[in-house]
Amino acid sequence: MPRITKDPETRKNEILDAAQELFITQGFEQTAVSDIVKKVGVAQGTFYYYFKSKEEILKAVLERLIDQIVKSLTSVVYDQRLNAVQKMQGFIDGLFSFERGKESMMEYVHREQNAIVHNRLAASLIEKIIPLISQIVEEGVKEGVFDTDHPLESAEVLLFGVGYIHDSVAFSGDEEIYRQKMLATQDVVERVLGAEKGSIRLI
Amino acid sequence: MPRITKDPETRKNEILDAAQELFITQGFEQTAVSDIVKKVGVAQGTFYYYFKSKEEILKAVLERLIDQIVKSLTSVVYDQRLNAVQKMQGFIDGLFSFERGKESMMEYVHREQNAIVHNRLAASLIEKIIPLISQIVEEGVKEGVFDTDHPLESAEVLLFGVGYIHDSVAFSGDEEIYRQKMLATQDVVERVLGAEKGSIRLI
Amino acid sequence: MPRITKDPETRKNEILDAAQELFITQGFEQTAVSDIVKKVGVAQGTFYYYFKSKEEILKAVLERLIDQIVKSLTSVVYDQRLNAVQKMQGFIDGLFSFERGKESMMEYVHREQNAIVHNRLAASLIEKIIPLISQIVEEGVKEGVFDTDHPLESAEVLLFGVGYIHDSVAFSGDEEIYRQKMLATQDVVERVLGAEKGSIRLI
Amino acid sequence: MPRITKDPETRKNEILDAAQELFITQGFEQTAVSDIVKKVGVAQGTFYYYFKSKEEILKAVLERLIDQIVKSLTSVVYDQRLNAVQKMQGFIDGLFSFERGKESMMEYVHREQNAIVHNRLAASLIEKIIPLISQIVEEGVKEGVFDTDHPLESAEVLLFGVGYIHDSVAFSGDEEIYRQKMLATQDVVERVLGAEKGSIRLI
DNA sequence: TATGAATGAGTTTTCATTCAT
DNA sequence: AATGAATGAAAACTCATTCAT
Repeated sequence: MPRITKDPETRKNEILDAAQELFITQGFEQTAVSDIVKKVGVAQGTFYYYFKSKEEILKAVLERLIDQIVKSLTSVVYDQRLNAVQKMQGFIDGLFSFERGKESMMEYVHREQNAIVHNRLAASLIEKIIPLISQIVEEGVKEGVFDTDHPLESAEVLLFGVGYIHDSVAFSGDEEIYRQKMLATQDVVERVLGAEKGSIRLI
Repeated sequence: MPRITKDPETRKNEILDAAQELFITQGFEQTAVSDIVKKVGVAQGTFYYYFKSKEEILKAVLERLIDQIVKSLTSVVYDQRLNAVQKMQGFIDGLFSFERGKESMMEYVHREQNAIVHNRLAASLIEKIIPLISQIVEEGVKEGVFDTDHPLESAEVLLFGVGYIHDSVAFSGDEEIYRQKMLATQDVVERVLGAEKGSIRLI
Repeated sequence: MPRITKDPETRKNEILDAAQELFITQGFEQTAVSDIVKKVGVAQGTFYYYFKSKEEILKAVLERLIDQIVKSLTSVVYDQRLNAVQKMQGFIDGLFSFERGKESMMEYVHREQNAIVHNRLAASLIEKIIPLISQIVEEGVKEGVFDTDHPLESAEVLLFGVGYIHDSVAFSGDEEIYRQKMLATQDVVERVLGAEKGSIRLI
Repeated sequence: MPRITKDPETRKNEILDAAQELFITQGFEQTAVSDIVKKVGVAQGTFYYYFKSKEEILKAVLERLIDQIVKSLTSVVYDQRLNAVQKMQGFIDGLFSFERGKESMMEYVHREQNAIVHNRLAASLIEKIIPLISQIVEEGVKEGVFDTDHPLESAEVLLFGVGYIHDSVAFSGDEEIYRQKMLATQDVVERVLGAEKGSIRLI
C-alpha cells in the first residue's frame, strides 16, 4: 500500500473520527483496533503511533465529545439575549440534536458506572452537564418563570428521564407518536420546573 | 479436584448467582466464563452442562432479575389495602431495595439499546415495569390524589430520572446527603404526578 | 428420567444402530457420544457401560456392517443355482442395495487409509469383499462366460469404479439419468470382465 | 521467541505446505491449527493473519492441489505431438506421480461426499479431472485407437478404479508386486477403453 | 511518520470420559 | 444395569500490542 503522509493533527483526527463512529455504533468492546485502522485506511502500527492504547483513544474520544457538547451547551447558558425558558428549550434541543453524541455519552456513563474501577471519566461527564442545567433552573427561579427548591435534582431528573423518553421514541420513525411524546414531555418538564403551563415548547 | 455433585437446581443457581454478581460488578464482556466457574469452584465443562453459551446465561440472569423485580412490584400494584399514594411509595421503595438488581437492569438496557441489533430483551424489560408504574398513576388520577394527563410519560420519567438520582447517591455512604436527595426527589415525584405536596414519603 | 432396563443385547444393539446411522449421515468425528445417547434415549454413562470408548463402538459398527454385507454377498457367491453372470449381477445389486452401508464402508476405508497409523480395520474390510468378487470372476472364466487373466484387478476396478458411478448418480433423483448411467456401466463391466455384450444387466 | 519476518507470499506458502502435509498424513479433523503453526515455527496468531479459518486453509490447500494437478494434466491433453494413447499414458503417469496430491484429493472427495451438505468443492474437483480424461477417450475414439460408446463412464471407472489399485500397491514397497499390478491394470484399462492389447504401457 | 507482519495470552466452546449413586 | 452430574484437556479463534524496516 502506498504510504500517505499527512499532517499529524489531521491524521489523529481521522482516527478519532473513525473510532468515535465505531464506538457509538458498535460499542467499545465490540470495536477492534483493526476495525478502526481499516476504516481510516492506515496500518495497524499507525494507530499505535498516535495512541498508546485502545483505552487511551476511548478517553480521547470521550473528551472531544464532552468538549463539543459542553461548549455548545455552555454557549446557550451564557447567551445574554435569552431568558431561562428559552435557554432550557435551547438546551434540550441541543441535547437532542447531539443525538448520536448524547446517546454515546449516556452509554459510556452507564458502562463505566458499572465498573468496579471508580471511573473518573464518567463522573466528569455528568458533572459537567448537570451543573449547566442546574444553573438554568436557578436562573429561571430568580426570573420567576420556574419555581422549585431543588434545581439540582430537577436537572438530574430532566437529563435522565427526558433523555430516555427521547431515545425511546426518536428511532421509531413515526412522526405522530414522536409529537405526542414530546408534548407529554413538555408537560412533565414544566411540572418538574414549576413552569407555567405551555411555557416550554419542545417541538 | 474432588468431584462434588449437587442437586442440579442448586448448582444452576450457584452458577447464576456467581454470574450475576460478576456481570454487575465487572460487566458482561469483562467477565470470562472462567471467572464464573472459578468463583463457583467447578470445572469449565460444568458451566456448559447447565448453559449452552455465555449469551444464554446472560438471558437467564436477566430473566431471573426481571422476575424477581416484577413479582415483587406486581404484588404492590395489586394490593387492595393500599391506595395509589401508598402503592407509589411501595413501588419506589421496592425499586430501590432491589438496588443491585435494578442497577444491572438499567445497565443492560442501555448496553443493548446501544447495539444496532434491535434487542428484544431490553425492550421486554422496560415493557414490564413501565406499565406497572403507569397503572398506579392512572389509579391515583381516578382516586383524585394524582393529576396528570400523561401517566405513561410520568412513569418513564420517574423510572429513569428518579432511578438515576438514587443510584448516584446510594453508594456515597453519606447518610445525610442521601436524606436530602430523597427529600428533593419526593418533591420532584409529587410534581410529576401532580400529587399534593408532602403526600409522598420516600424516607 | 425413568430408568428403563432392557436385555443387554437389545440395548447394545439399539446403541449400535443409533451410532451407525449417525456415523453414516454425519461422519464419525462429527458425531458426539452425546448425540448417540440422545438418539437412543439413555444416559451418557450407559454408553460407557456397553462400550469402552467411542473408538470401540466404531469398530463394532464396522464389524457388524462388514458381517452383514459379507454374509449377504457370500450367500450369492455360494448359491449353486446361479451361474457366474447371475452371481455378478446379484453381487452388484447387493452392493448397491446396501447403499448406505456400502457408502459408509467406502468412507471408512478412505478415512483410515489416509491415516499414518496403518489401519487393520480398513484393510480387512476390502480384504473380505475383493476376494468374493474375484472368486466370481474366476468362476466365470472357468464357465467360459468371462475372459480375463486378472480377476483380482478386475474385481478392484469394479468395486471402486462402478461403486463411484453408482454413488454419483444414485442421489440425483433423475430416473432417466440413472438408467443411462447403469447401461453405460453394464458395458464397462462387460468389457472389464471380458463378458459377452448384453450378458450383464444391472437394471 | 525471536520475531522472523518474511515475504508474505513465502510465509503463506510455508503455512500452506505444512498444512497440506499434515492434512494428508493425519487428516483434516485430526490436524489442529496449533500443529500447523508448530510445524512452521510461527505463532498461532500468524496463522490467522493469513487465513480466516481452518476451513479456509483447507480450501486453499485444495485449490492449490487442484491447480497443480489440472495444470499438469491439461498440458498433456493439449499436447499436439501426442496421440490419444500416449496422452492416456501420460495422464495416468501424471496422476500417479502426483501421488500424495492425488491421494489427498480422493480423500477429500470422499470425506465431503459423505457429508450431508452437498459440497461444491468436492464436485468441482472431480468435475475438472473427469472431463479431461473423457476428452482423451473421445479423441482416441476418433483416432480409431479406442472404441467405446461411453467415454464419460470409462473415464470415471478409470479414475476411481485404477486410482485405487495404484494406491493399494504404491506403498507396499515390493517392486515386483507393483510391476504385476501395473501390468494387470494396463490390461483392464485397454479393455475399458476398447484399445488394442498391449497398446497402453504404464510401466 | 508510517507500515504491516508477527506475537501470544486469553476467550468461548466441545466432548470423550469418569464416577458417585 | 443405569443414571447424569461433573470433569478437564484441547480446540478454534480474537485481538491488543510490538517491532523491524
